[in-house]
Amino acid sequence: MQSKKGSEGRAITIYDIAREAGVSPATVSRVLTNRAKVSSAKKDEVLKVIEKYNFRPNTLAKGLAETRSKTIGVLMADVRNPYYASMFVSCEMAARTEGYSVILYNFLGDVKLEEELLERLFEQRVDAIILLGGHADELVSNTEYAEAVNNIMATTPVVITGKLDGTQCNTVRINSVKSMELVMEHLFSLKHEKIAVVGGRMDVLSTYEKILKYKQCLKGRGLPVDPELIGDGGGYDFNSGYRQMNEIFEKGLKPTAVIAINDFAAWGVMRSIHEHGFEIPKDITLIGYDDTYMAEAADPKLTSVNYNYEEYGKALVRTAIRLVEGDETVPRVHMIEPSLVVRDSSGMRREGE
Amino acid sequence: MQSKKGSEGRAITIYDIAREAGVSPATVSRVLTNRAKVSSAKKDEVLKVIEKYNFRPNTLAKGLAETRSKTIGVLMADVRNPYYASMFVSCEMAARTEGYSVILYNFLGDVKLEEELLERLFEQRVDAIILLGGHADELVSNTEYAEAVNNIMATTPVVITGKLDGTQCNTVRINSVKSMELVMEHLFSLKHEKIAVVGGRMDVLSTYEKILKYKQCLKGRGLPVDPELIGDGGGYDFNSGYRQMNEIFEKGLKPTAVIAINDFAAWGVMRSIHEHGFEIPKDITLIGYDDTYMAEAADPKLTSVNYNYEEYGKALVRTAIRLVEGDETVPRVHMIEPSLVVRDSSGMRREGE
DNA sequence: AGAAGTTTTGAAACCCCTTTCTATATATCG
DNA sequence: CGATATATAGAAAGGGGTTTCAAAACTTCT
Repeated sequence: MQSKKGSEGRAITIYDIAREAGVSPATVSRVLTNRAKVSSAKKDEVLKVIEKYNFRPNTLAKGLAETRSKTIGVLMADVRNPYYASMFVSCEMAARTEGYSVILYNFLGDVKLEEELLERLFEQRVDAIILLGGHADELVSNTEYAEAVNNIMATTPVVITGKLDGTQCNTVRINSVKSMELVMEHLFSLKHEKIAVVGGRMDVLSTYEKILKYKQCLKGRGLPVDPELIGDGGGYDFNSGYRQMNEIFEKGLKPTAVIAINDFAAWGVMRSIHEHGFEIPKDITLIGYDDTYMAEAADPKLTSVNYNYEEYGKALVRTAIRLVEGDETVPRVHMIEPSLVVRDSSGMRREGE
Repeated sequence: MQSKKGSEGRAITIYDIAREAGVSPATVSRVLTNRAKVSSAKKDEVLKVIEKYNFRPNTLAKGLAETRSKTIGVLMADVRNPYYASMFVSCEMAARTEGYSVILYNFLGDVKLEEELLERLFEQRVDAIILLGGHADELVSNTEYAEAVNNIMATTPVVITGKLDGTQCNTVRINSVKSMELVMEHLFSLKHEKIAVVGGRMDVLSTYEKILKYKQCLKGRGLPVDPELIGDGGGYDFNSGYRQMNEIFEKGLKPTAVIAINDFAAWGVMRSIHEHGFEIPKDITLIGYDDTYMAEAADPKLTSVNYNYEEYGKALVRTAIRLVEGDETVPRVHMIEPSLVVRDSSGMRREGE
């Protein structure tokens, strides 16, 4: 018995249920949505028939009638990146709990595609859009993109993880400043003073904030800021970490601790360190960000900044849904507090270094 | 000018467009769908008005009228697994090209959830369902699950990557037998004879097929099959590879080559090998499967079996869409041919080992 | 020019559910 | 017990497209 095929191959509808239960379609609808009282006699009868045919209301019709699709669109850079994958899974779980499903689009670093897919999600009439990464995480907002988002926001809530100047987007973001503070305090407690930062791009908000705090922390300790120890023009993958760490070594520098902008880059850093004959954490302490499975699986296990993905995804989705429901009290900015997970890649600075 | 907000906040519909263009809604629809001839005069006028209001037809209404949602549901184990993430990205791209969007559900290894989400996708009336991993990849099919799939297939095509006995699911799968043959030939050409297989579970179809072929290849060369060299009761993650490789070493065995069931497990194997003081590929050759970014980023770079994800995803999606469109000529089984990407983890067996 | 055939167009039904508005049935009260 | 208040149920009007069917507008041909 399928809900979609009736006796003549047609789908079963609430009309069929109504007829068989001897009530009106309106009553069936009321039973289904549970939004109005129905006498228990009729209700039982309707439920019996629904059960008999394993009837499920047509999502499309329901969405049309209610002018909402119970669908959230997520636009991200690349779900193959473990950070984004983790974010997605927690968003999906949170959305599912609330009765929403999630459409996922990856723009794969293609700026043109990013805008196109945003437009597409909008046209598809998802109830809300969540932007992970991309333009909405950049330090200097792209005006054109911001305008596109503004247009969309007239009808569809947009939630981001960074900032987008010129828009009133709600944002759920990580306290990057705090995250760097945690890392620096940790390193200072291990007596490190010559600390490199590797990977990332300064035009990305979170990276910018981290680097700023990194410098502040050094200055706060009366330590010098060596620009040579700050990797430049990198990215967030293995090669960025690998290449930039190599460059630092090639300059003849040898930090006692390295902060990688994420676990992926840390992996590259790790390789560079090994190739240069050093050991972690004996010679160099290494810290990552994002606390993906890579941190746990690295050799040695990597100290990393954790964001509590479950909480993060839930906050994003909850914010989106509350906006869909017209809740005016949603805070414009929701900060996720990071924590530091100390593992084997952290070590005390050795004497005389 | 947004398509959703009219002058009174109401959404613009084809009726509005029709009125302003001086034609009937039917004509607007014809222009929009391009499924029937419209005189170029009227067509131009309609397009002009559409352009003016940046009108986009309501997806829900369209779907309802056409009784299809232009949405494909993908159910997978866990998108945080790079293999699945790669599969998803290629499916998403292929679907997008065809005008479909993709709803993604992860069941995270939870059998109960897997069935629940399958049901949910069905009830949501996605046009087709693609199952990646899970029950549909198992050697011995779960009868209950197969029955659920059968019910669904009465109205919604289901495409899988393994097999599901008792159903007529179309399948797009990797030629696992061939993939093992490639690996074994490669290892034989490097003079290896003492070859271990690590990770994976024998109740998974592809793993089963690989192990079978592994044994066949050894026998074909007149080499002994040592059950101690076949990891048992493992999985597909870092720890499975790590633990099983440790066990092999603990038994006092020392293979000259190791085949890991996937790159993730290979990573664990790599760590175990290093911890036991051996070098790759000098002492031990290591081969992975799936050719994820891990293979490229590993140290040393990992030889791995590649599946051409783009082709794979495209085949899955194309199959699904052709079934949706009622194409009877879709082959029931579509094999994806693997290739071996040789990298630095492959080395010649040393003399006397 | 008029008959016959071919296109193009519009009216209306349909896809399937929700919801408002009204009518009926029941409960409450003086 | 009749009058008013309250529950419950149904009819019908959306929600916004597509499509069938029949009428209207052109072509073509004799």
